Amino acid sequence: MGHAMQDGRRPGLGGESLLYLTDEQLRQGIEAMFFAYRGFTADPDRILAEFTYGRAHHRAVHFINRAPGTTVNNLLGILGVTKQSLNRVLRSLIADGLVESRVGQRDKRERHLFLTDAGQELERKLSDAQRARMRAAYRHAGPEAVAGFRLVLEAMMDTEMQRTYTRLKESGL
Amino acid sequence: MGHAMQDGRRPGLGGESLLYLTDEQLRQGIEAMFFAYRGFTADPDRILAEFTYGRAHHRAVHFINRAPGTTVNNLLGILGVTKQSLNRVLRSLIADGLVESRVGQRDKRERHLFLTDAGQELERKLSDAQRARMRAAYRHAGPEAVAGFRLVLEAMMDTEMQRTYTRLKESGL
DNA sequence: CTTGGAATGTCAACAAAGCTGACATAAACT
DNA sequence: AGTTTATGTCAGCTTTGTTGACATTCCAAG
Repeated sequence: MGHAMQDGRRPGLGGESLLYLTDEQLRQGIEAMFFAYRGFTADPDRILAEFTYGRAHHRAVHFINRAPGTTVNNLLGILGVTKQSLNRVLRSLIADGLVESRVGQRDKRERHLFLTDAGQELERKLSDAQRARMRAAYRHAGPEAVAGFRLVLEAMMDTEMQRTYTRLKESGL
Repeated sequence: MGHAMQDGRRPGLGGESLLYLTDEQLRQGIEAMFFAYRGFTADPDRILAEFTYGRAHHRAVHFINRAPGTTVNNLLGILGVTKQSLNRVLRSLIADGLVESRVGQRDKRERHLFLTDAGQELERKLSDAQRARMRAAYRHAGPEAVAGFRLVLEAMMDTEMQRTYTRLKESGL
């Protein structure tokens, strides 16, 4: 959004503007997304394997770090899984002392989630690895490519996820 | 890697080309990738649910369509799973008459995989849905953004996946 | 030609992480 | 009060990843 309309659809190089919607181009985008997501998760996966944790744990730890004190229900909205599925992951993280669950004061049905020091350490390890790859990709592609990357990703989300994403993004300032 | 409040670059608006490597920007990219991938798979997932199939079946069908006659072993290299895992998926697709497995003539250990008519119909259904979303995102973001999107994704892949991706991409012309 | 090793694929059993259903507890609403 | 709604937990099933054991086929060395 920040990147207002400098111009309409200016073709990049050599008439790209005419063929970027062919099925072939779209299929390449689909496959790029598939292979890139593998790279995106590869480094954290390696770290998690040492702990007998999986991606589900990573996601939980990431968003608890992002929004400390969040409730289970709130986290469900972000992660898009069932509460039963999340519960299993949280139970093991709590048992291992990475996450703390505090009963709500205002509403005792709620559990507020926090990372312990050990949890923060794991989170930093995971996000350092993931950011390193993202940084390398960004550097390699350059700032304009990054802006385009973000634009396309945002347009690919469901509208509800767009709102969740934007809310998180703006809370981080 | 700390998050230093260091740099004179202010987060937020303006001067995007200077701050694209801050931890905050990288984290936004990570979250964008997470939420976008959910959107990316959402439409096929809905279709697959009608068939009691999952994403594993989608991936197999996609790449068999992309490279008809491919062997199981070749497919493994593309999908990045174990042969045992792929085998289960193939078995059900073959049992349901969506995939045909022919013993190799030159090498009888190999099985060459093809989509049946029913398999092609499912593939088209799935890829139509996925392309529609990709097309909408591309249209919304514009051709320059698409070029950037592709650049960043390619830089995010492991080098081996890059080669696989490129080989597939060029075979499609 | 035979034989031993490498390559290919299948079968079995297990683990991670999604799902639905049933349920306990706390809050909210008549 | 008592019913309904919201939140979270426990139990069991499914998909899809994993490793291990094995059958078949090919190929190359003896």
